Amino acid sequence: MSAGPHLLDHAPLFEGLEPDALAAIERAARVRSVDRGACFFHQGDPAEALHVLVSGAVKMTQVDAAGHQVVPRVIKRGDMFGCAPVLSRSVYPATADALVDSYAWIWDCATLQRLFDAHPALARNALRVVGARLNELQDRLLEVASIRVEQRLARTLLRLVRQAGKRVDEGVAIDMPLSRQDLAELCGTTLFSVSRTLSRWESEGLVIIGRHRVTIVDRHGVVTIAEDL
Amino acid sequence: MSAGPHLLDHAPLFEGLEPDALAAIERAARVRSVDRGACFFHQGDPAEALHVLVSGAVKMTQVDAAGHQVVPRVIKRGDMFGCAPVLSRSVYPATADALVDSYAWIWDCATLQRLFDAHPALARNALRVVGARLNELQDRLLEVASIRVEQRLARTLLRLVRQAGKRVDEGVAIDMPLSRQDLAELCGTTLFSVSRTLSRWESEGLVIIGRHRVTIVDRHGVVTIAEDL
DNA sequence: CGTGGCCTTGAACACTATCAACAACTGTGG
DNA sequence: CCACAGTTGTTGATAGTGTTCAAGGCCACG
Repeated sequence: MSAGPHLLDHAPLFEGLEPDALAAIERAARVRSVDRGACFFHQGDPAEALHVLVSGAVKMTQVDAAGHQVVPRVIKRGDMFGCAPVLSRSVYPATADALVDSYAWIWDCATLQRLFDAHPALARNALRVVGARLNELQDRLLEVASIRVEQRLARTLLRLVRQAGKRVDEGVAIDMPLSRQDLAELCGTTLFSVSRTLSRWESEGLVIIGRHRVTIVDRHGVVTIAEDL
Repeated sequence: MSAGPHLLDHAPLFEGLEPDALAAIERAARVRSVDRGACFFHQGDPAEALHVLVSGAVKMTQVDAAGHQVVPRVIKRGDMFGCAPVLSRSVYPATADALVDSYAWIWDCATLQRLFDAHPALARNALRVVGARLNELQDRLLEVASIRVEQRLARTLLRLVRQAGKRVDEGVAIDMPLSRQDLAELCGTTLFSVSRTLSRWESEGLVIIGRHRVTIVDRHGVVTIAEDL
């Protein structure tokens, strides 16, 4: 669980910076740890800091006036979250709940401002990162708007595996305790549909399911569904 | 249809810049006009320039491998589009079709680079702009994932009116020739559902519909539907 | 005018949400 | 170690929403 400059260097925001810049950035970081079930910040809180997850897992959730929820994304080691300060936004647009005990580096607004001024390359990186996120969101919009639940769920699982896959004996497990409800909110459907679909897939030998746990056994089979082949 | 510095000053990317900076930016712009039905660029084309629409109307569309389409947004006078170069993306993620004869200012990558270097405030603006776009997309994701077609359509119309509303005798018209199909792709449904819903609303006196045209008569009524009151 | 594109409407059907009841598991405290 | 409460997950029945397909009308433009 080393959290040296390697982690920072791999965080896209800090990619390709000079070693001394990275060192300065690391020195400027503060740390914050949050127990399972607690949260780093709530939707609507004033945006105070940029976060990079060092260990653990975090679920972002967004809720509308009527109480409907979505999970725009989940966060693993090395991922940035709480980017609002970088984007000059005054409040966090989503809530960040720790799925397991988690530990993050954070930089408050003032510090961030200073770093941006001192290292102009940061701004370029920030734009790249945000651009990527934008693309990701556009893809999900296209997905939710135009394909069926089963296919969406398959794609969601593949995304999760890519992001947080862990090799185990039976295949690749998603190394994050996600409930059926969480999965449903990740792919824009109900927990019932998720439960049903996963049960069927398990009986077909595509996956193994457990409480807060999904393991992909036949990845190719899941890809076939995701791509509608 | 003056297109002086005022337009640039109102484009969020150039907001708050010094007058001489604005003048330099304007001098660096090239122009491009595109006839109705033609397009500025296609999804997948190499990202060559940032655009700001000076006159006309543009529809962005994104298509997936299976041919499903969505319209992430429409563009009116003063709006930026084709931001890919700003985000260091190599290709445009969507197609920009002119709904009517349109005219835009454009800045190619090299020029943009030069402007960014010369005017550091541009980078901050760019991040703000992209942050806003990100929020907008997250909202739409929440919307598509969790609310019904009728309500989505109401919200879509209200958004369009806010962006491109034109006062007319009967109410507020959407000043842009959008087909039922376009509307469907804007709110993630089918042209049939849009047609049906609009017909019903017309019979209830909420809107007046025409070919490529929607006029909101009872805005409050539409808001009622949009907010599910 | 005639042709093609756009729009409307009806009917059937597929999908998925909703609801209810229950089963399985986790963690807690006796 | 067991009992219990609370949470999480499963499954069936049902109904509603929205898509799909087909047929026809309307409008704009050449």
